[in-house]
Amino acid sequence: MAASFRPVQALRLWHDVSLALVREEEIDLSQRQLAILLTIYLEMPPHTVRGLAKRLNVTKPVITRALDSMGSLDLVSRRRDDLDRRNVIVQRTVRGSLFLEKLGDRIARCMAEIH
Amino acid sequence: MAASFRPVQALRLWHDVSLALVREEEIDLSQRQLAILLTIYLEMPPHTVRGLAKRLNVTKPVITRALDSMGSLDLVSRRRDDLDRRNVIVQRTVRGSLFLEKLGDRIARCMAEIH
DNA sequence: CCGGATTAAAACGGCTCCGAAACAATGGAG
DNA sequence: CTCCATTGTTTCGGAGCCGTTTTAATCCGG
Repeated sequence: MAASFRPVQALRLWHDVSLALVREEEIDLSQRQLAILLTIYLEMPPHTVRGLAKRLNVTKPVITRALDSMGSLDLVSRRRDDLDRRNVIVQRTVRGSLFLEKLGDRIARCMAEIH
Repeated sequence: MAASFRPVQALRLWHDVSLALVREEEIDLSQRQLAILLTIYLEMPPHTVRGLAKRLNVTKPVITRALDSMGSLDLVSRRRDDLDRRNVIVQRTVRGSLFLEKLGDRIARCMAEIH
C-alpha cells in the first residue's frame, strides 16, 4: 500500500532520487526551474508568465529567466498569444517530455526499490 | 501497493512536493545542498568531506561550501576527527533533524493525497 | 483616439555558486 | 627528522540567479 510509505521511507525516496539527479543527470536544473517545468507539464494549460509566477509565489522575472534557460535547453518553448498579444503561452517540447518521462521512471523505480 | 505508483503519479508527487517547497519553505536549499543533507542523515556515518564528495560525484569545495552555509543555518555541524586530525566529521543537529522530519511528513502526506 | 492598466522583458546591482588551482595542516614511511 | 601523500579550506575568475525598477508592447474603456 502507498499508505505504508512512512515519513522515513519518503525521505529515503527523496534522497535516492536527488542523489541520482546530482550524480548522473546531465541537465542540472534548480529547484525552482524543475518546479516550473513540472507545473507546465502536469497542470492544465495555458501557462503564462504571470500565471506561473502566481502559482509558484515568485516574481515574474524569475519565470522569464527560467523560461530563457530552459528554452535554450529545448525543454520548453514560448509563443505569443494571438488573442492577447501581451501574453506569452508556454508550450511543451519533445525533449521536455522525454526528460520528464525519464524522471518519472526513475522516481517510480526508486519507490519500487524501497518497498 | 507501491507498485501502483506509476511514473506519471511519481511525477505528480515530485511536482506537489517541489511546489510546496518553493512556495512555502523558509529554508531554501539547492538540489545539491539537500542531497548532501539527506546523505548525512540517512546514510551510515561517519561522513567526511572527501566521502561526501565521492558519494555525490562533486568536488570537495562544493561540500565545504555547502557545509558552511548549512552550518550557519544550524542544519549540520563539523568537528575534527581526533583519530586523524586531517579529517572532518560531519554531524547532525537538532534543527536538521526537525527540518528533515518535517520534509518527510510533507512527502508522505503528498503521497497519501495522490492515492 | 487617448490614457491608464496589464503583460512580459530588459537593465541593474548584489549575492551565491561553480571548478581549478593554490594553500595549510596532518599523517606516515623511511 | 624529512619528504611525500592525504585532507580540508581558501582564493580566483567566471557564470547564474535573485528582486527591484524601468522599458516596451498591447489592450481596452471612455
